[in-house]
Amino acid sequence: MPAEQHPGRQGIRKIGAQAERIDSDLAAIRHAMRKPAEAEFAQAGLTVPQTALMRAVVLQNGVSLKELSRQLSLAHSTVSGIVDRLEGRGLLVRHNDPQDGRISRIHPAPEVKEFLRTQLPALTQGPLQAALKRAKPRERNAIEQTLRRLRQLLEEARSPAV
Amino acid sequence: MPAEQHPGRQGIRKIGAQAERIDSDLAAIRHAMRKPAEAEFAQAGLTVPQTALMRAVVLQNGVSLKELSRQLSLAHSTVSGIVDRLEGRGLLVRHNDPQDGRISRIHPAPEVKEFLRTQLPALTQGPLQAALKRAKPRERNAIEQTLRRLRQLLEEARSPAV
DNA sequence: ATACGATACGTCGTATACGACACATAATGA
DNA sequence: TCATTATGTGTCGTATACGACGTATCGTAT
Repeated sequence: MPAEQHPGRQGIRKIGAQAERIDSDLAAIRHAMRKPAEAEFAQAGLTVPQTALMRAVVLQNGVSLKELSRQLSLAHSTVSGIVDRLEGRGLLVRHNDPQDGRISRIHPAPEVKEFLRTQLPALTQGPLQAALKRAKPRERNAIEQTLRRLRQLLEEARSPAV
Repeated sequence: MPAEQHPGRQGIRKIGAQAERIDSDLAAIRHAMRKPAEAEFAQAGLTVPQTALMRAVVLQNGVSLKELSRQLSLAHSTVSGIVDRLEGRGLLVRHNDPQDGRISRIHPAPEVKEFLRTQLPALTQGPLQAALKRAKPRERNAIEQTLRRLRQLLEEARSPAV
């Protein structure tokens, strides 16, 4: 039997307790980031996911649903629903791709386009960015590195080195 | 127009870009943690939030809704809905507190109680714990420290020393 | 004792969020 | 050519998730 995994002699129990604490922190982080922090675009009546989606659409005119789904790490059906509501409000439009009939390309509505392009720098991340400003540069980098690593660890699960 | 020859100090723009990357990572982490990773209790038909709630209820028999809401970092209405469904399945029961009529104390259903108490160690966090096992102890600690710090930074915003 | 604010919970409407399924279109192979 | 497979969306059912509102109960001041 080869050498065991990384946990080594630090037992599973300890990792379990640590996982609970981390899970709790992640939940709190999610919760805190849900509110647009009274940001300027909350006044426009947009939720956080709607804002993120609008942002992506404005930056990448004519992006496909699949691509949006990938970028936002959301299921395509979820993105489809968000697009539905924004389209219903007249903030977005769907166009069929002339080359590939399967794809529906998503564009900002003409009126909104100009407005958003000028406003974009202002309506950034909100609570997260505010939090980062409170941190020291060293801390900011630690946060970014660590989250990337955790993401990597979680996504490694998919392909367990078959 | 002399573009940015010398960025000078690290301005808001840089933090904004960093915030975007972190936001993207957080979304991916959330996404990856949503799936119980084909864990043992997925077979029981429980979602991740339901599992977390059951876990809390089993460990703290007769916990109140408010307390659950606090521990899970969820709105009380959300917790109420989850309890509704679990109660509908016969996994939980609500009892009125005899001391304080406002409080409804939540207990595991008698049959489930015994079963879960023995199974609890096995059905832990799932994807998160699996990911942590893949990390070195040093990395695990870094993740915990960093997430706690980010949570703290985010929660500092709420109460400006009222 | 009674009024009144605070607290705990339930309910409602809406917006995510997912997987499963259906369908149209594209790409491939026989 | 034409069947088969793969891909991109849309839709449906269900489960979160929240804020707003209503209601019952508790604590407290009058």
